[in-house]
Amino acid sequence: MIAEVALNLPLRRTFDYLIPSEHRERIASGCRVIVPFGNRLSSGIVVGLKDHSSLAPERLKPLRQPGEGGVLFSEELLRFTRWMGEYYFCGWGEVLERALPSGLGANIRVRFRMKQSNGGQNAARALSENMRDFLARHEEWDEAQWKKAGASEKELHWLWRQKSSGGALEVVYEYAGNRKRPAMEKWVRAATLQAPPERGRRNPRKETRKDKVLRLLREEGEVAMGRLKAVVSAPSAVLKQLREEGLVEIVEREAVRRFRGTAPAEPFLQLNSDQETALTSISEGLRGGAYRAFLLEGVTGSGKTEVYLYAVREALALGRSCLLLVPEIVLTESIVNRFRSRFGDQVAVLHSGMSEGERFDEWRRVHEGHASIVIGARSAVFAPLSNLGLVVVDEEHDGSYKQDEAPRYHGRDAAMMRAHQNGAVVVLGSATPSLEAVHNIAQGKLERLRLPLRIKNRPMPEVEILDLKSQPRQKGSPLFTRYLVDNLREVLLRKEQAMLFLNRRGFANLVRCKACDETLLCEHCSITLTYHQAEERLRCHRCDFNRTMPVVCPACQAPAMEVIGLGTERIEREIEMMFPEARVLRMDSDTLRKRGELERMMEGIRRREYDVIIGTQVLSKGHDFPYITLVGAVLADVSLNLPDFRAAERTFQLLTQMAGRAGRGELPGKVLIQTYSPEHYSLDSVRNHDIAAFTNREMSSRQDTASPPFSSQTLIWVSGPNAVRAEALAHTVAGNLRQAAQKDVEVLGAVEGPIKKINNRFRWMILLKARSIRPLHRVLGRVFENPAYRLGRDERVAVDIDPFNLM
DNA sequence: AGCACGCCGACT
DNA sequence: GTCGGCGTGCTC
Repeated sequence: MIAEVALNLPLRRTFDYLIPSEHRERIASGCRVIVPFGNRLSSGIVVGLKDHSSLAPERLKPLRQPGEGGVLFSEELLRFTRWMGEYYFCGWGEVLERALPSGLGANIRVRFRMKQSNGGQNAARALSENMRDFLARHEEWDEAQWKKAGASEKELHWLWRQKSSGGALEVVYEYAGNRKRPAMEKWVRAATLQAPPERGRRNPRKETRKDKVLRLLREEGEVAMGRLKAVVSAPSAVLKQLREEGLVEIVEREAVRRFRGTAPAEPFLQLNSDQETALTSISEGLRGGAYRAFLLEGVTGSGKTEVYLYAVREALALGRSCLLLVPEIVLTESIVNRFRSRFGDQVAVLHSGMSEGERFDEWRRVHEGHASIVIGARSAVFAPLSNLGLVVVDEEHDGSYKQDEAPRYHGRDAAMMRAHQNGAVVVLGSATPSLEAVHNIAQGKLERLRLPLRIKNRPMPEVEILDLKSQPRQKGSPLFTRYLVDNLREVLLRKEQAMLFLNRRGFANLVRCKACDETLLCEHCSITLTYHQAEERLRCHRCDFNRTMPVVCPACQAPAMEVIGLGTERIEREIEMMFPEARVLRMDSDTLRKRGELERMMEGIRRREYDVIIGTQVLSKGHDFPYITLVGAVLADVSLNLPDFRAAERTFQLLTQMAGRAGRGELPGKVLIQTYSPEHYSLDSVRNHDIAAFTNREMSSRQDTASPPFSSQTLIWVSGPNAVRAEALAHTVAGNLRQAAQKDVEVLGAVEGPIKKINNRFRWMILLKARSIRPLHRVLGRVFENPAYRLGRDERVAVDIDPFNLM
């Protein structure tokens, strides 16, 4: 028997291994296996078993051993991940590894020992006295021990150098199980079914601690030690006694690290007629048992979540499991609680804000069938649910569904494919559907469901566009129009809340010399440094470079440095200066570092502990804040001017979502948008709450320029540390692509990336455009299966299918 | 992606 | 001589 194994490598192929007979029983498709690969040990996933390999039998190596955890991937998930690797042009093994929680990753230990033969003492000459001494004392050691013994940077390097062939060291690889094990917990259980003997007790009416323990065990059969400690004080002495009497025994069990919190049970809410109609269609689909795809279109506050809840109930009743994808940032406790309050423990949560242990345990609960509803961000699309029947992708248009590194998949598109492969129903939800979704409706690939009204028929907020070129500015704070400040003052006087939105963090995004006009750039990237007032440092928003604010200009030595431009910190300061009494909260990735901070802040807003909330796009998500009556966009142009064909769409979606924050309670809301481009059609549509107008306009512009959804795109990133070589390589790759392309594929570029350099790497891009994905795959296959170019050291060519981020 | 092998210039 | 950097090709 031969196992076909996918390794976690950027290779679009698998490797065959012989299965030693002693392991035959434990190896199946979907298992992890530990295999010799080259001269090292590697881990991979068995993607198939077969009798014959295309390779001669004597060239096959036997696999070393099965990995921990049994079958990690069902046939269904193998098929799905395979599709993903093929579609997104990356390694199957890469996809498989990303599909598992990190706790299930293999832990392969690397240990070093001195080679017997080779004159190791010679090589050790380069080391310090200290480390030579270490070598004398240790026969075998690992990197951590080496470092702990005080190895310098150079000596660490030495270790790795001697490790490779010809070196003085040999390397021992050892598989040490998965990174995480299930946590163990002690349980107490009755050793016999007989009642304990009644003997000589002093006071038969009083329940002793011993009685209490035995009673609990009679009632519940077995009790977790943790619970026993809470009920009986200091139980260990009692237990010791009971054990000696042979009445109880203590066993180790796998514990589950529960994602915190349970929610009190809540009833299903009454649906309005639009929700009812939408649900009827979804239910019909579910009962039909075949793939169907819906777009549930409804403004914020129209009650989409309640429809999801009903649909999930329906799917569960049909014996099928459910997957709910949400953008990372929306995954606040409240949506999880809402599902927990209806479905209790059947809900599992998978997202990046959880600890490794929590994710590991939640994954196992799903894998073992204890949870049949999964709520999670992008990567939850790999949840090991069986018999998947319903997939919901909330906020379908959200850009955070696209992963920025390999595998560069789109969570929504992948979810649709998984639903398709499972004959499941997929529901995409959005207030501002992506153009892709709208296009799919026109193509008959999506069925449209609408929730046109806000709950309780609340009116949409009034939106005004404020032209920064002509509107009078506030004295002393010219970032704001007088009109915005006047409105803000009124809101504060009425003791209501306001939100101010700006999609840029920090204080000022430019630092410039007044004398010579020099602008400070990052040392590693070709972007300007942003001044952060709170920490009094300049920071690069692309890499982690940061420095102090220079007193004199680094170019001309003049003491004339000034900060210009704006960010959320500056808005915060100006508001505090204008309204010293106002309680101001700033929400951006700088203030949201800590885990749980988002929930705390949201709760604070709900409790009206803040009057003005300032933030980046985190503000556009979130839930009902009934006292927010004013939403201000400080500078709408930030997202409008990005070099991206989706800039208008993103701006429209962002501002519409922001507008949706205003007036969600009994009080009417107002939205003010400051901009230098008041005539832009996306802003016009935001003002009129006219999604159709925007969509139509944008659709025809996409059609004119043959942009998605009227074409398929692939972006090729070529990068390297040497500017000249990177450019030459980019042109070579572009040439190869052009050669492989026929008339049906357009090759644009290579051109320099909008950010020429990030982290000391020079970046070039090549854009491929075609009517559909097929010809693109064909060209990619031809060029990259057998490349005619050669990559130099540290040079990279990355393929991004259906790119979202063009910078 | 690693990692070995082989080629080349640089230094003791 | 041999150390170390870099290109090239392979991994069942």
